Amino acid sequence: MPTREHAAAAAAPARPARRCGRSFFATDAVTLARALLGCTLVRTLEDGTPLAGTIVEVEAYLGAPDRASHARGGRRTPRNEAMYAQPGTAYVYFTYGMHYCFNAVGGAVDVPEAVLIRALEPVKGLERMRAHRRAGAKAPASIPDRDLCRGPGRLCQALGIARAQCGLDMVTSDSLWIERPPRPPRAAIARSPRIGVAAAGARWSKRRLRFFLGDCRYVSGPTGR
DNA sequence: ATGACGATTTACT
DNA sequence: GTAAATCGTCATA
Repeated sequence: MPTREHAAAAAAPARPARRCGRSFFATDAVTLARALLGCTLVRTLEDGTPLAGTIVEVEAYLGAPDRASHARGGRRTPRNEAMYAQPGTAYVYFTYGMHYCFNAVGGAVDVPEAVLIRALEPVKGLERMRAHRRAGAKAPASIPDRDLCRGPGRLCQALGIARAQCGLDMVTSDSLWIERPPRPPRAAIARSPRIGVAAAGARWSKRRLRFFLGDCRYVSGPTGR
């Protein structure tokens, strides 16, 4: 005899656990960067409002040897401490006196590999995202959906990611995590040099450590065509 | 204590 | 295309 519980279980859509776990993050920055494309970044606001977007553009930062990384030369300071935490930690930093940037930490404890999330295709909570963007000190006159999360500073503003989110463990947090896509992204993964790192010198600024979904209109910067 | 500098965004020519 | 905005962080002294 089927019990009520059995019936409920059968009726519910088989929904596999999609949240990325520790092992997803515990790898080198390039592997993690590629794996993150097509994943969903999920943010739950303090009032319970869910926001979400598909990751479409990322950059890998390779740690101590990478002259463009905050951890270059093994630098370890109060600001970048989260880069040395366990894989799956969020590293958020403030820059240019007005913007935050969000990274997913990879590597291992004391190994500062990280992936900068540069752009999302907004999926859920667009109007709340727009309200966040409009509340900014220097908000543009109007904000099309395409510009909600196109750029590292913009997506942090749209999702309400700031200092308080730095150091969060995205494997266990109930306010910030990443989910695997139901199926791998259809678009091919394109690559290019990273953006805004010219000061790191030619050797590192020219390496193609930026990855993005080709043919995606939500990507910031040059799409190579 | 001080100064140079951003893993950016926006507005304007 | 160029330039301004704006302030925490870090290296130097």
